[in-house]
Amino acid sequence: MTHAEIFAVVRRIPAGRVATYGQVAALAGHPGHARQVGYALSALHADSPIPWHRVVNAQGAISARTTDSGGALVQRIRLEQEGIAFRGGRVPLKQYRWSPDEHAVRRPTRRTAR
DNA sequence: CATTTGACATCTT
DNA sequence: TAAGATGCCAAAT
Repeated sequence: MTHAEIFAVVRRIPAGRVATYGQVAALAGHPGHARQVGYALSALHADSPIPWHRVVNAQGAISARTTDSGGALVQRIRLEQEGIAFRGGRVPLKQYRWSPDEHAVRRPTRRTAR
């Protein structure tokens, strides 16, 4: 697995939707290797052509990087600009989580979460 | 060539 | 529900 493979998957994430690290790893063909996804993204530049801002952790939150370049804030801003509403500093994955089969259904779970 | 570091996820306490 | 520990791979030094 290489960073390139991960980037390829991240590119497939449509605007207004988000994917988790684990999900991206799985789609890249490496389930269970969510960390590598984050590490790969860390190598990206803020203005990279990759929509890295659409990748969040399993909790729907933006992972804090060691070297806080304010990127975390930028990420949140970009997501909000794409129509994603944050809830308690988190993205309601039930509602925005992207799936390669998104044409199927977007989990119409009537659960109001917690 | 070996060691260290780095955007996470999942299980257990 | 929250916090701590463990597994994993690639790139940089």
